[in-house]
Amino acid sequence: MITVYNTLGRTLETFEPLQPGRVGMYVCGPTVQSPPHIGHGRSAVAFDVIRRYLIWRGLEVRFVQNITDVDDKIIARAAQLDISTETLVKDISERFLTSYRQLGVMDPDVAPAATRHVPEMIDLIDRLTDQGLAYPSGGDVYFRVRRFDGYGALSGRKVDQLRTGVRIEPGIDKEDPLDFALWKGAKSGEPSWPSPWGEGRPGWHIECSAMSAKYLGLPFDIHAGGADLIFPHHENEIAQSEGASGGLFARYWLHNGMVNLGGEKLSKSTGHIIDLAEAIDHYSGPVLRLFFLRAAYRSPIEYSEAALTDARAGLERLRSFARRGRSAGGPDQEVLDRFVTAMDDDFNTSVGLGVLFEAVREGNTRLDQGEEAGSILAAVLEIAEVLGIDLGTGGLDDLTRALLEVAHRYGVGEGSAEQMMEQLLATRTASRQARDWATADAIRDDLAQIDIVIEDSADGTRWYRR
RNA sequence: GGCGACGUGGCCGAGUGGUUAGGCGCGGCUCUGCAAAAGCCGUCACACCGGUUCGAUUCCGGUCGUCGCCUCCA
Repeated sequence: MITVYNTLGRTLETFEPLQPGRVGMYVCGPTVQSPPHIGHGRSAVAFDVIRRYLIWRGLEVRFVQNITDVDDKIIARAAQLDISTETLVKDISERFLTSYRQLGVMDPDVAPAATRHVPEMIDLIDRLTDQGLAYPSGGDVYFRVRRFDGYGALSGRKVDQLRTGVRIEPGIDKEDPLDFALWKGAKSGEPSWPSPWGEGRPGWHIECSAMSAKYLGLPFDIHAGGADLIFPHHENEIAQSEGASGGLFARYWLHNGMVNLGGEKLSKSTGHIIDLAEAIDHYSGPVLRLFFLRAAYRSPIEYSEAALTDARAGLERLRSFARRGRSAGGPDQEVLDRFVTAMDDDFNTSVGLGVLFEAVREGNTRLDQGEEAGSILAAVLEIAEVLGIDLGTGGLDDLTRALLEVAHRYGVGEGSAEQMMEQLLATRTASRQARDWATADAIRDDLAQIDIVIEDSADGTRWYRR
């Protein structure tokens, strides 16, 4: 039995998909205005793990993540760079995709872009105006917040206690400062689409309402995103979708915790960010992923050098065990059961990792005692797969030239990287048997120079890339 | 000002009314040509003050502190 913490109601609930065996999942994707930061990475990993886990538990998951490719900031940034919004959007979208893949995040089943769903949004806005829940005003269209009864249910806010003053944009003709834009009339030079209200572009929230309904139907099971989206974004989505349909929008609302830096939330607008691509370059995708997974997805986490170094050491421990033996037979069921218990509890990856590390210790102990650990290893590999943690350490192909140089030093002929590696290890073993420690250590040191680590053990010499 | 989350051992980070989370680090030991890896032992904590209870880190109240949202934001 899987339980999830539902922001709507703020309780732990049993997870039961609307249609048995099938899950519809919508995750709010990025506004592709500037390259991804660490926070985007965390959110992506959090929901990727949930998706993988649900699939592993036998559910068929349809995973939709939108791309917001039109908004004020995209327009402003493109102008600033003197490029078209299309060029900017394409460039940034690719960066997101690349970084996400490096983190081991599976591609969405559907990745709808807002600009390709304008007719659907216009249709939705139309229905809202028909019902009196929205009104046109000077080329814009606004949602009447006070007209929608359930407003505030998700975020726990009451309409009257919102800080209304801050929300008034000068020169905008709203009936009520709380009202938010569904459609914005175009200013000259901006990307725009024809509509019953004139040329313009959609407001931010409406795309999610339109696209989630299109690709998942209503209601759907899981709607997810960063905790900073709860208000107003998700609240507004609910108002739009439920206002138009009269029925339920999404059943379970999941929100990941923020990534902090120096005690403060990362934020685009303040420039207080850690670039995701840079962090991946510095630590690697799997290290970052493990860092994210160590904490429960709802807890805020603190990005720090120490925490990342810590995660790197932990990953090395997992990989080191994966290198030791061969998996054999089926995975150890008891280990898997404990993992399931951990993850069924609101996808508690922190405890799940605890199970994984305990299994590693058990496996290592068995191997140390000359016992079989194949089923433990199989379980470890399976869990790592579900968590999306890559335990492989990569091939040697890109090191062929460097290896050739080392090979020459010890009279090993040219060949493929693997062949040269094999020959070098054979040479070293011969040196060790001849008690020629100087040569043996020199080979090890030279390989270490090109980031290939040598470890001697009772059952032979292993190597891996650092 | 309103709403919400949280304060755990050297660090990160789960969790629980009475029993070992886990990882990293540090010290010691075993194994080992050395190194590494691995195993074992040690480092046994729950902001503060009250209350409930046979018993609270875990429940209730208060204090202090940190963070998030209320504005674009994963």
